Amino acid sequence: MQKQLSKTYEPSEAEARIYADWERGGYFHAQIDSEKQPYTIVIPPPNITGQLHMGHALDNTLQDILIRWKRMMGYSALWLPGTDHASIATEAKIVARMKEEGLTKEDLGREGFLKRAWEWKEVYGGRIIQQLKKLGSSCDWERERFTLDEGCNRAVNTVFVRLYEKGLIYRGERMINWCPHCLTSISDAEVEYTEKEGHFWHLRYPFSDGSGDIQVATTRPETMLGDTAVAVNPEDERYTAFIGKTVILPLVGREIPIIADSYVEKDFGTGAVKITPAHDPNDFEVGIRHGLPVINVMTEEAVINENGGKYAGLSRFDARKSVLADLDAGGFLLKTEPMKHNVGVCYRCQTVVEPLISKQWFVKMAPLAAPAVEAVKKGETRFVPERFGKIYLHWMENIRDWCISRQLWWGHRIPAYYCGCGEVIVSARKITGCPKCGGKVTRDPDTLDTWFSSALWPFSTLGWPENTEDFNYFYPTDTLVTMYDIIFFWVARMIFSGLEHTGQVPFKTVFIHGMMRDELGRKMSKSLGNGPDPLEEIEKYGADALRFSLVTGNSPGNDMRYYAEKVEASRNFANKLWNAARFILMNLGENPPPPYLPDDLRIEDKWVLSKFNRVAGEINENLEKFELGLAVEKIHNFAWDVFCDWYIEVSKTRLREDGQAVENVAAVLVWVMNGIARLLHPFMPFITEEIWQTLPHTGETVMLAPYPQFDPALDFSAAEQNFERIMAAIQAIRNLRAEMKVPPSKKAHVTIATEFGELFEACAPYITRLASASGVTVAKSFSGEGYARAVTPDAVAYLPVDELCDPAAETARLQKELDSARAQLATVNAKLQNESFTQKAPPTVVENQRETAKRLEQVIKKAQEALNSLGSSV
RNA sequence: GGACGCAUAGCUCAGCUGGUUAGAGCGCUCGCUUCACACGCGAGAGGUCCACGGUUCGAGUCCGUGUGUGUCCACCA
Repeated sequence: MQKQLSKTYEPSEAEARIYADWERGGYFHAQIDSEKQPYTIVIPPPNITGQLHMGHALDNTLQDILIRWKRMMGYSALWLPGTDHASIATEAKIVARMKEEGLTKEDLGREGFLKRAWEWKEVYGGRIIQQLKKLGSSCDWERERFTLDEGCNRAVNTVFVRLYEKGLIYRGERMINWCPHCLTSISDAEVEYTEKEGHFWHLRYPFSDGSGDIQVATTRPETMLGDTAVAVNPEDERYTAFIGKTVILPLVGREIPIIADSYVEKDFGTGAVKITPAHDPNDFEVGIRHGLPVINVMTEEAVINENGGKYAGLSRFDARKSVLADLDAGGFLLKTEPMKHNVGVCYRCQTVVEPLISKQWFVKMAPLAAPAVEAVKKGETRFVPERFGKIYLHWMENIRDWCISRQLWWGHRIPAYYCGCGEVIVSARKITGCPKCGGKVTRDPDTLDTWFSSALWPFSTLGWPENTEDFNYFYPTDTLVTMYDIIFFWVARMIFSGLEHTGQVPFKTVFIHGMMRDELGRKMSKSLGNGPDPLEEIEKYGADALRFSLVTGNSPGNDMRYYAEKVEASRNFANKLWNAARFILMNLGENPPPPYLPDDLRIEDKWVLSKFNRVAGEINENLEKFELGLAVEKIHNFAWDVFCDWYIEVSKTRLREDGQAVENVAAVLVWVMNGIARLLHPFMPFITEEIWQTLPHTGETVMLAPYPQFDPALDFSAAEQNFERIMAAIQAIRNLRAEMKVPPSKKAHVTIATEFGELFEACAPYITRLASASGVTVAKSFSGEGYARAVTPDAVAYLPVDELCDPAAETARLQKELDSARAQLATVNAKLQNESFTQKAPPTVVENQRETAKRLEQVIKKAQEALNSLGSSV
């Protein structure tokens, strides 16, 4: 049965249908198969609150390309999907929604709130999954997971208990980063530093004995309410006499000491620093070293508390103004200078974080980081591009303990219980009574950092801590595909977690891509509204076009701009393929042609097969090296420039011949088109399936068809070279005609003088067709009087000159060609005459240059002859 | 204060371990209803590969310095 294809490809109609067929066929499902090698990718789980954006589109396109390629290579390829509960982000959204209804978390209580959160998950968790499907993602949906599901919870509890028992998780009172908006602690990694215009205020603290004062400088004057010392550098001669003295803290009246600590830099500010142990990480350390009192002057909302005296109740920023005004009034403010300084903000809500002392749970990092450093140094896990490995190592080598407890409800609850007797019980199973005294225990109200559960994602999703078949077969995973912004948050933590809990790295390669930016190079953001919606683009151009445009020109680790024009170009390419397939289909008889007969292959058949073969080999190499941008460019060039522009054009002549010639050319057309469909399938999954299904094929789906590989039997370099002689002649004739402004409708009889008589004779019909000739005569030589000449290294084509051709222009044209060839030859000869070149350069390179020289000499000879005969004829 | 990326055609970008006449897409110019495709066909124009120095027979590619630009890390109050 022959199927007729419409003139333009309609992706919106085809994609949904094809995706449904794939799902129905179960092709996404990876089977455990001891005959096959596994290839595993776990998805970076998108947030349940999220909507698909261009960054997701890129990330998932890259993953899908790799997984589809490996699947076609015969691997048991598993792409394991899922979503992330994203504790802070999700909780914040739910709280905001509740606020619109006039509700607070406390109104609902923990149970009620969690019920709402799970409802939210049900509504929105599925949304992004549907969007991933629109992109064509071939995830194994039967294995879909959620970071807060039961299995992940089991893994989290197991890990927590295990680390606790090893002493790698501890609870303690430390200075942590606190977000006064999210009302939770956050880790160091979750603080972003932004440079802000601030001030440097110089203050005067009078000595208690009235003998003068000492000047300090600060960017946060409101914290002076909690000052418990002034520190100077012990080496600083200006101040050595004052060490041990005390000052009276202005506005507060507290007597505080002047201490010496080498942390203070002599040359910065005034050389004397006010010390607020409760509100600055450095001051905290200084406080410990000197046994200073810690006076917390702020609430969790960053409002001055009762320790702040008259300023109690003011926000930290209002308190700053008020304190400054009072200091100024009291003559304590000496100088105000503008200063740029780094301010830490919460990565979720951009609120300025407040360093606070608080009792939290921590992961002790040093013992976990050491093997994670080693693994990357030894190359057990490799970063692509490599430079990100250095960034990872630098971070890992300087890591500090990880604050993992969060004062949130949406997340994995910390499996720790406290008894009135002072006993702390950490248990994966719920407990009710204290094992020591039998008293009632209360569970820690806090939850864990979202990234604590994502850190386990590569193995928790495969069934760990159970010793499952999936885990044994698919772990460690192969490739992790993600953007550079979450190397610390996620990648690093997966690596040390994998090593600690499974004894193996969680993945062999980390493939890092850049950020999608808008057409002006700006970051895409919701507030700017500059991020095109991938779903709209898919609707408009098709998922294939979007995917293709996202990998074209993409190089690992580099950012990329989004251009609708680029997607349009990709859409045009898809349409080009569509029409190539249409052309083939229109020319097939009732029955599919039998495979081509190798002995009957003509030169152009060998040419196209050889080209295809080489490109297939190269593309596999590129994919192996994660050079997806290069791979996609090669397929594009082959399909368009080689196959469509030349082979199909040549085939048109042959399809009008009889018998075996037709069958064979049809067979080659089908073979190559089928090959293109397979080669391109990972990049453009939908249209390639549609084309593959329409043309003769074996198998159910192109998804499971073998990926083209280099085949030595298809390497016809001699034929390639010969057909290129023909192509060169055709191009030269076209060029000549264009310069003479001859319209294509005006055919001319072409005479070709060449040494390759047999070759040109055989290809004469193609030359006739592709060079707009009325006919072709091949000769050993030709006098050429009154003719224009198209010169190639192997032939001179003569076109009859009529009134359209200006002999003077023709002379100039030939002269130009001659000059250019001579100039090139001069540089090549210079190289060849250079002895150090011929001696030191690799033989192949020298040989190359020799051939180039030969070719150029030919051109010069031919052009010279042509010029001479033209001269004689004018 | 460290570390890193980028600087190549009008625009956006490729260019792997040094050797091609430096490429692509878009844009531009000229010509074309050539029986798959105007989402097309054919022919073109357009580049001191940021600057300077070095290594080499040979550098867009490697090294150094500088300029511009971007990012990450870092406790200078």
